[in-house]
Amino acid sequence: MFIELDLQSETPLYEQLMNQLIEGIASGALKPGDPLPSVRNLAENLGINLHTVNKSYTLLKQDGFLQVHRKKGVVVQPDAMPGVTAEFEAKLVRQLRSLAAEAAVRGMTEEAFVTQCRKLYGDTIMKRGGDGQ
Amino acid sequence: MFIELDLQSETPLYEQLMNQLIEGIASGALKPGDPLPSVRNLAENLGINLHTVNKSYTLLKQDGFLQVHRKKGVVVQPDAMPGVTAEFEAKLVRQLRSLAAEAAVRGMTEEAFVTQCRKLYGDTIMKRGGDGQ
DNA sequence: ATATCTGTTATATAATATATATAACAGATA
DNA sequence: TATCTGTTATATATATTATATAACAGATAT
Repeated sequence: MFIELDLQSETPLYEQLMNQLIEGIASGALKPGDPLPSVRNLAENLGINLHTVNKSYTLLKQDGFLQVHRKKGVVVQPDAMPGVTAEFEAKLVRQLRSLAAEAAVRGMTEEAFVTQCRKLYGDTIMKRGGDGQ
Repeated sequence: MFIELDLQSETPLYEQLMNQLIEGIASGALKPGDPLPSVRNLAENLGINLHTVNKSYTLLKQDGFLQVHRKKGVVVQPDAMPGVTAEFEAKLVRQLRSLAAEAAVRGMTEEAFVTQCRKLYGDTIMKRGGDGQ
């Protein structure tokens, strides 16, 4: 798992980290049951604060993507991943609607937009079933 | 143009307003050259501050979606709408990648995801060419 | 001309979000 | 015992968001 944070980005660090961890799970780089670095360790490696990493872990735990074993520490959800909840569906619709509208106004055709969507889905899960790098 | 702001949402008011104006242009409810309410008027109608509306207008103007005529006030871009810039392309990829990854992890198939993308594109521009309500 | 409306700018304030810093706690581990 | 774990508490600094009040110059209508 290579994690790269953009300190210049307007996207909060804890959110960038959450996204990259989910992308790691999607790609197979992070498999169910895999241990994650401790909050202190990862924070030091990324050059950020312990609490920023802890916030990402805590939110991902609340969403069901991570679990905390008193023994093993933080691990990728070993059982069933969370499904398509109403909350996620709402977020998906809200964000896709904004992106689709702007794409349309900018002259992007439906096919170009849909093709881009399909490509990005395919890219993120390309490694699934492989050895996870 | 019906604009509804969610005061509970974590999405900033000025961003909600920007999104809905772009969606209005995409749907055809707002046509090139159409006048927009004054910042004071719209602010009062929405029950928010003048500067919040002004921020939305200013950002949309910077992006090329709106123009300010010293005479006509603020109007929808009457000439060519902005195209698919490198900046928009980057935003599109960044946001779609995060959404696609989470959708995949939650068990949403590529077809279900792509279908949702196509549907939302179609919905927003459905009214194009019509009388724009 | 007077009054009113326009976008725009300046200044100030309050609330919230983000990120860091330091410290401590209980449970697990070597 | 010493060290590591996630977790919680407290404090601070900065940036973002939203509001409030005021003023300016250009345009419009009475």
